[in-house]
Amino acid sequence: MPERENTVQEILSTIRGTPKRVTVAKRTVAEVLVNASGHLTVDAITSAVQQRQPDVSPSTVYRILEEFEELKIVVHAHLGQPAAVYHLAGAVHGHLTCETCKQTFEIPAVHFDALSKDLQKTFGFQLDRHHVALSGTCAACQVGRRKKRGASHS
Amino acid sequence: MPERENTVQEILSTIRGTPKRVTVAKRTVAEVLVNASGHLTVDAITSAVQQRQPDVSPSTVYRILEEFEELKIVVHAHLGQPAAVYHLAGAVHGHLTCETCKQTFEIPAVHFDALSKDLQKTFGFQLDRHHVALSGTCAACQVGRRKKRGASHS
DNA sequence: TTAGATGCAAAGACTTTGCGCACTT
DNA sequence: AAGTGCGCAAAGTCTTTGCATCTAA
Repeated sequence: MPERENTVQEILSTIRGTPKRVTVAKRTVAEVLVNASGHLTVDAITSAVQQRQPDVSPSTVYRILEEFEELKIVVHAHLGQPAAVYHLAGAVHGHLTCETCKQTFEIPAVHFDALSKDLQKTFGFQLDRHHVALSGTCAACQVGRRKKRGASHS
Repeated sequence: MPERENTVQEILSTIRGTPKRVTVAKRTVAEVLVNASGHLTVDAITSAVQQRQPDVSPSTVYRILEEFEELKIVVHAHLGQPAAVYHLAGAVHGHLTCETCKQTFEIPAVHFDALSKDLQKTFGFQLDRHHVALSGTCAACQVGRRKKRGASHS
C-alpha cells in the first residue's frame, strides 16, 4: 500500500504537465504540505517554508496555494476561524468546529452520506463534504455549559 | 397566527430588561431587521439604516448587532462569502451555498435531523444548523459543468 | 530567449477598538 | 448625575494586486 496519496515528486510532476514552472518556493511548499500533520493556515505554511527558504514571501505562498488548488493538489477549508486552512487533496474528510472552544474535529466523510443523498434528491444540490466545517458545540463544552462572555464569536 | 416572531417593540423591550439603553440607532437597526426579507450583511444593514438616519456609522451597527446577538435577538451566519450575514433569531433554518455561483439557498432545518442525531450519538457534538452554510454545487451549476477559470474561490 | 514566478509594498475587504462627546435613564 | 452609546478615525487581520526584477525551461 502506498504510504501517501501525494508525494513531493507527484506534486512536482503534476506541475510539469502544465505551462507552470517548478521553483524552489513551490518545491518547499510541497514539502511542507506533504510532511504536515493536519490543517495549516497560510501563515503556518509560510513560517514553515521560511525556515528553509527565508526569502519566500507570504504573497508567493498565497499564489502557490492558488495554483496548487487549480491543479487539484490541495484543497482549502473554512473551519470557523477567519483564516482558511489547507491540506492535500487526497485527505478529504468532514470537519466539526466547536463555536465555544474553537477546536476542530475531523470526522469520516461517511457521516455525510445520508444528508448528501437527501440534498441531491431534494434540491439537486451536490454536497462538498470538506469545504466548510459544521458548526456546533463539542461534548466538553456542552458539559461545562456556563455562560462565558466574549469567549465565542466566530 | 402571529405574523412575525419578533416585532420592533419586542426587541426594544428585550433591551429594556437590561442595563443597556434604547437609542435611535438601535431602534432603526431593529426596524431594518424586522422588515428585511432575507440575510443581510452589515454593509446592507448599515445602508438601510443610513437611509433613515444618515449619521449612524458602520462601527455602531457592528456594536449593535453584537449586543443584539448577546440578547438572542439576532443570529449571524457564514454563507460562503467573506462578510457574515444577520437575521432575526426566530428564523432559524439551514443554508446551502453554491461554490460556483455563490448563491445561497435556505432549506428547512429538518433535513439536518438525522445528521444531528448521528453527530450527537457518535461524537457528542451538538450541531448548530444555521451558523454555517453547507458548501457544494447547486443544480444549475452541475448542469452547466464546464470549467471556468477564476469563477470560484470561496 | 521568454513567459512564468517572485519580493516588496500597497491596496482592499471586513471587523474591531480608542477616545471624547452626546444621549438615555 | 451617571453610565451607556455614538461618530470618527485608526488599527488589525486576512488576502489580493501592481510592478520591476529574476528565473526556469
